Amino acid sequence: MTTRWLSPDEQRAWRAYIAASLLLEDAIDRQLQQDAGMPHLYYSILSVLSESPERRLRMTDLAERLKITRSRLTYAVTRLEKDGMLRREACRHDKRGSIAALTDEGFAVLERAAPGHVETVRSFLFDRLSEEQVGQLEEISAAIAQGLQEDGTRSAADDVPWRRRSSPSCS
Amino acid sequence: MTTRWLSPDEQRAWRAYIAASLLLEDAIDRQLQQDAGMPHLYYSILSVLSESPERRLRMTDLAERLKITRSRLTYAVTRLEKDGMLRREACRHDKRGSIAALTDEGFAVLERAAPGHVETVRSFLFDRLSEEQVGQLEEISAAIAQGLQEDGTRSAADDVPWRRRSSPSCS
DNA sequence: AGGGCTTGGTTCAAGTTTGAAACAAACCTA
DNA sequence: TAGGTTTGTTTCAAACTTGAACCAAGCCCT
Repeated sequence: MTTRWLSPDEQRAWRAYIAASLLLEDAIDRQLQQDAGMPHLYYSILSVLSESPERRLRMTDLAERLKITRSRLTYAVTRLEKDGMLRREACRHDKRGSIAALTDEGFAVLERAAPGHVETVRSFLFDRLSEEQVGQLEEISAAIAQGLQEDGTRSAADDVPWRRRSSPSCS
Repeated sequence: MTTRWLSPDEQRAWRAYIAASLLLEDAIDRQLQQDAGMPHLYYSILSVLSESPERRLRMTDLAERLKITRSRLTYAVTRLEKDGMLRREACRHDKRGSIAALTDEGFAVLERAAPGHVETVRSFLFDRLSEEQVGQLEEISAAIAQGLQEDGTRSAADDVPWRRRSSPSCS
């Protein structure tokens, strides 16, 4: 089977998407680094914790929610703990487990940074989209995420075709 | 002015978007690392070069197209040059300039990796979206990117409001 | 109970990214 | 045309990410 290259429409969409996601993450990282002294992911960790029962969550659950690897989370949590934003606690029922618990200080930092963060997200994202587009964005994102999560079994592409042609495009 | 928090719809869209973009970039990075021995950004560098006149581009232009910092590009290009994927050349007209030129080997690597890459993008993204959604994705992305590029002047948010409330949400 | 497999988490080295600082060439402008 | 500013690129240290390897602790299974 010969490769189905991207159509011009798909090309454009793909490139626009890549550019937008790079720019957006950059902008948000910069804003949070400025105002909260931490990158977006770290802020998200605090945010997820703040909404969890008792403001605490097991490492694995946290990683799962944030869609990041456990090792990445370990590093981040270590830094955040060092900064006093959260505390690690032992898990009573499962001695292997480790629980990240938001401290009052962490919560306070979150509270202080939240308005600025929301404002940024708004001005760079939602202010630019119609209500309709917000819905579309959610659906599109959900569709993508769903395909990439299929029970964790990294299935897919068991049948990648190999061919060549003159100018490989698609960045 | 009191903070305009995200509506439930916006919340969901935002979170879905974050999750999707993380998962997608991860999947693509893994695929390219596997099949081409380099992360997505590095592949994109080669790809952009391959489509440029004479398969060469000045560093600044390359950085501009890829929406990354010059310093990030310098690092990447250094690695790619070490691997023989491209060569740095002096710029005749402007002695400050440095030009990245795709080598034949680089082009060959690109050619070999392209089908697998396209297949991945297709299976994780376009196969999951309707034709309509592809169009929507492009428009949404373009709108976002546009707002973040306004002539390079990192304007925006000169009027961030500061307030607090009970549970700061929005990851 | 005694393996052996799985799960939860961390560790480590290698690779990458960031942002500020350093340099050098080009471009004014008085 | 000397001196100051801007532009193009690299450098450097610190922070972050990756993936494989490791260590326990739980979970079977006999």
